[in-house]
Amino acid sequence: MIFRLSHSSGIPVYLQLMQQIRHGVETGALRAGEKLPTIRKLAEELVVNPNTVVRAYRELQHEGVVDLRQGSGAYVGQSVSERTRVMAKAARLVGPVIQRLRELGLTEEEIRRLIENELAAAQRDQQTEPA
Amino acid sequence: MIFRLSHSSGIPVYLQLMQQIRHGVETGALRAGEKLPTIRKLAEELVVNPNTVVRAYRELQHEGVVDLRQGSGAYVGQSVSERTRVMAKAARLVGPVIQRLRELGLTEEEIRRLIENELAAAQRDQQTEPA
DNA sequence: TATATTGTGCTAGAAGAGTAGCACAATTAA
DNA sequence: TTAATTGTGCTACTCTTCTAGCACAATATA
Repeated sequence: MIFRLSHSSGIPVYLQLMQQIRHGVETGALRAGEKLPTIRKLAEELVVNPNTVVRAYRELQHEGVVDLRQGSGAYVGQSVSERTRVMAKAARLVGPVIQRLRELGLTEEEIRRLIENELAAAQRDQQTEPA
Repeated sequence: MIFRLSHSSGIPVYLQLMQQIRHGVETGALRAGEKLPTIRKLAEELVVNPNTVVRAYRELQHEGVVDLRQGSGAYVGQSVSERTRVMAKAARLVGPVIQRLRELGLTEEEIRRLIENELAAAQRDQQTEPA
């Protein structure tokens, strides 16, 4: 897997790393148990401080996406394989809707807001109308 | 319109204000031309610095959602009425999908990432395969 | 016109996020 | 066992973001 950092986007490096690894996992490009680059190796390759890579790996570890083994290295978590299938299904569900929203003239920001509103609304429904 | 601030959410006050005003506009609760609270009035009501309200109003002005008139006050922009209809339609489109995603077991964060991935993918398609 | 009310603009301080630096501990492999 | 490699943990610096403070300019209204 190849990592590409945008230094001008303003998005923190550790977040960019997390996104790319998660995306790799959710598309199947990274498979469960597969070895990830060493913290120092990746830091050297991307010309950032090892701690920046650590932060990305660590947070992904908390999500169960990455498995860190001291003295050994970083690996893709075992629990991701079924998640990959679910996410692929979800992507097929969402893709056309996004395209339709674009056709309606919504900008990316408007789409994001719309999602946030719907997420909040759904949560309200869950709280006020428990099945 | 009533504004509610969460001081513990960590979300900046000016962003919370922007979200609520936009949401009001997109749901039709705030109509084009309607007068919004004065900067100082709203600041006093929410117990924040007027500049915090200014920031929210100003950014919304740049988006065309708010119309600021010196010496007069703040008003809902004229361009929002047609937007409201489009957004309502979009919401009807998105709502069921969000619910389906939740049924699939996706968390809010996973849904947000999925959207981001699809937005990025759609953008790539637009660039590489222009109609 | 006069006065109050409104938005405008600039400066600064406080807090938080992000990254870097460096030493330590566990594992691996020879 | 020993040396190299790996993740771990702590501290500190820097930069950005967010909010506050205060004076100014334009408008409304009597």
